[in-house]
Amino acid sequence: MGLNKTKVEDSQICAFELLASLAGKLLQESESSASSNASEANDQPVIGGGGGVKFEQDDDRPLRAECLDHGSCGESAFFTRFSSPNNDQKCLLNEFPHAESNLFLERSSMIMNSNSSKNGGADLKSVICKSIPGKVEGSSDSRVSCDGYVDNGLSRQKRCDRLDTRGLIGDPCSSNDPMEKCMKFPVLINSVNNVELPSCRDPVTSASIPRHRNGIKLGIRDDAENFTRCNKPLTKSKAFRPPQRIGDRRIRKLLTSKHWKVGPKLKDCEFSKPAFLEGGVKSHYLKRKLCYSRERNQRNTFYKRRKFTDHSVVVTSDGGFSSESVCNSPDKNMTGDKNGASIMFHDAANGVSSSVIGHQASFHSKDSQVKFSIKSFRVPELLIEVPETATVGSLKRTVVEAVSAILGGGLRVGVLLHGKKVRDDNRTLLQTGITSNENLDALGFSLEPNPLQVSPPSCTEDPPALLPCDTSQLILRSPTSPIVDSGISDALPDLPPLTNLDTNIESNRESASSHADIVTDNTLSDSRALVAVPPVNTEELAMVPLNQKSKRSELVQRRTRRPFSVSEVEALVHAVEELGTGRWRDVNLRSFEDADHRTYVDLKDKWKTLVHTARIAPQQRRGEPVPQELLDRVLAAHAYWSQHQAKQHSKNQTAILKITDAHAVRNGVEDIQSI
DNA sequence: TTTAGGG
DNA sequence: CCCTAAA
Repeated sequence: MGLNKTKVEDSQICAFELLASLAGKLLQESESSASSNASEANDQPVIGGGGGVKFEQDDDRPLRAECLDHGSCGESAFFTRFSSPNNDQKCLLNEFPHAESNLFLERSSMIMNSNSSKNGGADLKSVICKSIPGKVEGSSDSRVSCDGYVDNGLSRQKRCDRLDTRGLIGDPCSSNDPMEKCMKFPVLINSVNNVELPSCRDPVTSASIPRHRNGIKLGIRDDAENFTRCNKPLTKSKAFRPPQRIGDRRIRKLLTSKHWKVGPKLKDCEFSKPAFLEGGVKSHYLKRKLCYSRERNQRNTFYKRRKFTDHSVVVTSDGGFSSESVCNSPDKNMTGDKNGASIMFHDAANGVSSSVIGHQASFHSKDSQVKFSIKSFRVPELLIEVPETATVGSLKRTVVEAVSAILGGGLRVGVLLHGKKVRDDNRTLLQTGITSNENLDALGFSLEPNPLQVSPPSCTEDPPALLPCDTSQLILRSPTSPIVDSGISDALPDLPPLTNLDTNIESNRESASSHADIVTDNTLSDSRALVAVPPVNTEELAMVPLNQKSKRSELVQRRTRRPFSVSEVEALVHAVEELGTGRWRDVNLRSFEDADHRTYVDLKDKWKTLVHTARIAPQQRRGEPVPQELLDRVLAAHAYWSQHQAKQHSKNQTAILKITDAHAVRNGVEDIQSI
């Protein structure tokens, strides 16, 4: 598990930026020769093991040695090596259109194969993993070099030597294959801070070797926090915890289920329904559970885990550039070398898809016209293989082609308001609420793979459309363990079932679980398998308005919204009728065990909204209309349980009468209203 | 971890 | 949906 997870993470590390960055570097070198390197090196603050900031300039060796020994961050000869003519270069640009991201994270990694030397980066393979969790501003980035090199570019870099890695992660790094090490390396990531100088975010180092970060002033704390939060599952000590915890929970669930399934231990208050509910579907539930509970347990385990890992996913996912952030920090982007990576990316993107990238973002509201310009769109990460003989020109061309391939119809634009995707294309801007300047601040756009072109529409209403590799002509595959990551830690939303094994599950239940599990299993069994395309979810590369960033958007991605279907509402109402309010966990267990994305809190919230919905005029209601009949039941049950605490529940005639009364009353009211 | 509420 | 105080 641990390994797989780690690998997954790794795969995510690879990204577009690195390539861009590389390209940029190469260009730079070709253009300004040696000067660039020197200046850059000078400009880049290096965080040394000594606890201070060091500036490595001339000699790469010292730095390297130090980095290896202390796992410190440093900037060094990465590029030098990189540019070495003898190196066989392979740049992998991977596309991970992960979720919407309020986080603008960029990751990239570069893998170079060197046929010639055996040293350092020249070893068989040098893997450089870079993670640039940057916002538009590129405020932060971090990179980790698995084999001891790091990179990077423009900002701070972090190197992790094997020792550190191993110590923290365990043995995974024992492998001699740099690639493997890299893959096993925990992903780091992070977040977004407004730090100007990117700090080293190497999870390992940051988390366990604080001293390396002594020189960092800004965002350290945030980083640490983010790291902790996002990568919990990755740390050695905690790596296995999630599963475990989940497992426990599952077990508990299972036991509970068994109790009332198998065991006659049905307490009145526990599972028997109120007398007035006689004829319910209880038996149905029992039956179903008996039949599928076990299977589900297994399958759901992954689900749970994934759920648990959502944060990681978010962290590692790619985001888009928010027009707002771009606007606010144009200078930053253009000025700092530290943001080189980001800049490079921009450049590359511009070169590739200037059509999508605008320049000035100005929102003006005039008359009834809403005007806005899109500053830029973020291009999904791509995985590209470049021959060792490739020239800079060819590299650029390749990138352009790759991007073009995607932009040429492979993407669609999404509109986001307040960070939420506006799905109804038929609504007018006015109706949507995009009318004033204020609103424009909350407006965002996203580029997302076009599901129609990329993959078959999912049966789920959820966004998770996968982005098949075939979207573009690019070779899309993860460096080593392609799908693992997306399957396990990535998929934000449930992935559309590739195969629906859960045919037994009621239609009203989310049926997405099967897919994920399958993927996961495959991945686990053979991480090397080349999957068609990682279940990259189609979750668009969201471009969230800058305002959003100030909130929590940068830390954790909000769960994808999943409106309750009528059938779910029905199940909820029914369960509450039987169990009462205040026992949401039981409700969840009983009626939503299959829907792992519905937590008891969700159910509680839904009930709250249902009650509210039932009380307002039908015209005021939004979303998928809930049958009045259900709403009436909601009110009835609500009224009933309000008077009778779930604990006190007793199925007696009185209760029945009361509920009936409430129901009747409600109906009367409704009738009057409708008239 | 759950429950209960506010946001 | 998220976040949290309490339990």
